[in-house]
Amino acid sequence: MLKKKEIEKTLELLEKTHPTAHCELNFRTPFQLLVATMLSAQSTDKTVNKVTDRLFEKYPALEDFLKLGQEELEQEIKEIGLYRNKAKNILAMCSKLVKKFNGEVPANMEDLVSLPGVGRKTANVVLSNAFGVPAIAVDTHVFRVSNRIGLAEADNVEKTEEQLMKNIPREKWSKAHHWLIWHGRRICEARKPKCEICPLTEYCKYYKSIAAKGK
DNA sequence: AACTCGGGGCA
DNA sequence: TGCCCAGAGTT
Repeated sequence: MLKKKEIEKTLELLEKTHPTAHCELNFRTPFQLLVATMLSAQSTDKTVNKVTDRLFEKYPALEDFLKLGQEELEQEIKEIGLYRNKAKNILAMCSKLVKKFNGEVPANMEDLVSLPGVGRKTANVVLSNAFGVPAIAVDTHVFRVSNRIGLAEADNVEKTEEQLMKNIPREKWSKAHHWLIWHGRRICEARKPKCEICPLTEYCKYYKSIAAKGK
């Protein structure tokens, strides 16, 4: 794990590298972001946006989703993989929003993860991007990148989230979350990381391990 | 901890 | 054509 000074420098470099990093899902309300994030699991935001642009045009809000049947929603989101599970979870989530939360998307972790199909990752995305609550959603990119570059040193998502919150100043959580995702998608890719254009190699253990192997 | 869901984008 | 994708629930 990086030392305090190295962490500060790393965060600076990440910001400089991805100054415009932001949530790339299209949404207008917390409810829409919740649905879009649920759809984004194991899928690409490009595909999700194509579907949600059309979906939210026809069904913009919770009350509209309540009229949707399982098969009907499945057809609407069929271009996205895992569509049966997702349709089922979204409808169950909508039902619970009405029954338990007065039709409003809750703005806290505990209530969000009580919703069907909503885990910590999805909850953090909604808290951060829809409610302005400082949060770090540890998805595959955040996990991979933060552990590679030494912002975390953990073998699971929970520890990674814990360490990131400790290592990153609270006011930077939401931005850092997007820096790490953008870095993971554009430079620190899973299979073929572009270390030759990465500005973080100075402290990066992963880079050093690759360099040591001569590749 | 391993398994399942899954069509579309992209090399 | 084959591999991978802003995860979560179940076993």
